Amino acid sequence: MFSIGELSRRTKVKVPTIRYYEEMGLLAEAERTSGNQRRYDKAGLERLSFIRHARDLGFSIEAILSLIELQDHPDRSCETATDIAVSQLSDVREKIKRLKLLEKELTRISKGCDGLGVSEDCYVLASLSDHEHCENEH
Amino acid sequence: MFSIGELSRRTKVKVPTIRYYEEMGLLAEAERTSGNQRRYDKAGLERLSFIRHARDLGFSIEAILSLIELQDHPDRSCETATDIAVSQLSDVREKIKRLKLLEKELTRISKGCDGLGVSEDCYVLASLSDHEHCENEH
DNA sequence: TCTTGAACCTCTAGTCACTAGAGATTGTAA
DNA sequence: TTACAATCTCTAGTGACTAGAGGTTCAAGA
Repeated sequence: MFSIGELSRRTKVKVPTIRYYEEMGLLAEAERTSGNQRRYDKAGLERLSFIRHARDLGFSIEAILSLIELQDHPDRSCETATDIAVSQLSDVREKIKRLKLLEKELTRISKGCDGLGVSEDCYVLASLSDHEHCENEH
Repeated sequence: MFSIGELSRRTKVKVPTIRYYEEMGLLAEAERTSGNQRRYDKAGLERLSFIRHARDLGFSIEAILSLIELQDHPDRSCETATDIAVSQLSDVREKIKRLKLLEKELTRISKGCDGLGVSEDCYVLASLSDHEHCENEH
């Protein structure tokens, strides 16, 4: 059994975040010492690692709650879990697509001023004022 | 002169968001009718278009505030504006990089279950539990 | 001119996933 | 025993809005 600080060190999840996860129902309520401090075991560590990994992958708290429920009731869990992962994947792909368009335009905008002496009118500001300049939708 | 609703229609920025931008100092306080309703002109429309475009490109409210200040004091504005745009660009590139790693792993995870009859242990859940499976850092 | 109802006003509170701080208590090593 | 780091709970703040309550104003049709 170890303290919340130790759990934090082992999982790289900050102490207040652990308490927050408990409050949100992602972590079961921890056992307590006689002095009311939380104590964790291997199971707690594993669950928190799971949560952290899922958060790193961009799953929302809500999605993780669903995944945890599936873990606890493993009948037919795989399909639903895959659905959640696939939907997360399409979110990520959507974001990448959008960011690439932004990258393109920001590159264009940033290059406008560079090296040239022309700074009477700022190209960056002009570009931002006028969406018509853009080469693609965003 | 037109109303906040009309401004909203023309810029595709929602009415409460326009009021929020005013409160944040992005938009100058609008003129008012005798009945206290906001009225806008072409200048207001242009500034809001600028803000919307910048927000679409992922600039923070704070960054936009800086850009607006530059617009209002155009001496040497171009360098600073370019700096802001370049920094925004590198943010975007960072995000793309990260998301691509996530895409890779989510693809791997999502494929695990597909088509196979093996659903005793869910591959999605197992993958999320164990970071060691991952092929790259994220 | 009057009436109706859509649009407007301000204010407060909620969203997500934490993060920060205050003030009090507990655990542990010297 | 003592010192002090770590823990506890609670409230409030972050960014960029969004939602809702409850009240007022505008403008078009009768």
